Amino acid sequence: MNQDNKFAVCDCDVIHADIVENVKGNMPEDELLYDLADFFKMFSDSTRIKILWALDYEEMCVCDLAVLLNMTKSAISHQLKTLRQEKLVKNRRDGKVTFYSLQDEHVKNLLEIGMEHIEEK
Amino acid sequence: MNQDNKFAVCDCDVIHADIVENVKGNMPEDELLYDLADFFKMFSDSTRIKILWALDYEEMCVCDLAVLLNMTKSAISHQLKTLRQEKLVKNRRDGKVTFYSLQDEHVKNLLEIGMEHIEEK
DNA sequence: CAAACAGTTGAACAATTACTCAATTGTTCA
DNA sequence: TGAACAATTGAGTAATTGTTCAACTGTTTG
Repeated sequence: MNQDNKFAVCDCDVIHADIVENVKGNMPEDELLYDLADFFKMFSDSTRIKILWALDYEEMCVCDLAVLLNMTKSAISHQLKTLRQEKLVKNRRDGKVTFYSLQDEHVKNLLEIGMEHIEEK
Repeated sequence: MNQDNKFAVCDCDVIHADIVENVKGNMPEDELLYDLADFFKMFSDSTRIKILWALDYEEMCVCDLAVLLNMTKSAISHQLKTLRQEKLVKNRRDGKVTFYSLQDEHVKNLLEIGMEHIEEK
């Protein structure tokens, strides 16, 4: 174990080696944790939360969302792109208009858990 | 309604005014949505996710976390401070050592929902 | 075909953020 | 008391990110 920590960046001794080893064994792969962070990043901005909240209510086009949030179509479109990349929303085109809707059934659930935390604080 | 949108930043006409009005009526206060975003921000960084994951397993001190994540105590301490401010972790002091543990029972639940989304992608 | 409009895109900019580094606090213990 | 060490803190820095702006694509309709 000393060898494991030979090149450690950390500037301290191991205090509870047994605990550290146990947790290390159960920790998911780094790549998975990055993906998790990217997923939650989608909820870390109030604009995106508003978009998700709105789409949970009903499918909407970019113009509707721009009016609702009093923002430019461009700003909304950029956010929708990242939400699409994270597979949180999907779109369908009907003539000139592109309708966006939720692609993940967890969204409402997550927002509610978040709300609970806020209220308890 | 025209008056409401008189000073609108958005560069387009209202397409589905009825939907927009309905959603606008149901949308939570801005301040609440900012708080929600701040809450989810805690999960939007892989370092913080690792810390939360580890603490979900067992309470740990700053040194343990630094060794586990191969980071400096300082970096860990900074992150623990923000997690404390958002009431996601709490600490207790025992001599020289400060033990951190989860303060919110939703953490595991949230991480699991996140995992589900990743797997479905 | 051309005007009108929904939507997208990329570059630029300002704000935020995660980590480093050095200094400091607080506790133990010899 | 003073050395040792866990932990915190604030300033500084590099990287990331949300929005703006201007140009562009794609579809409809006169």
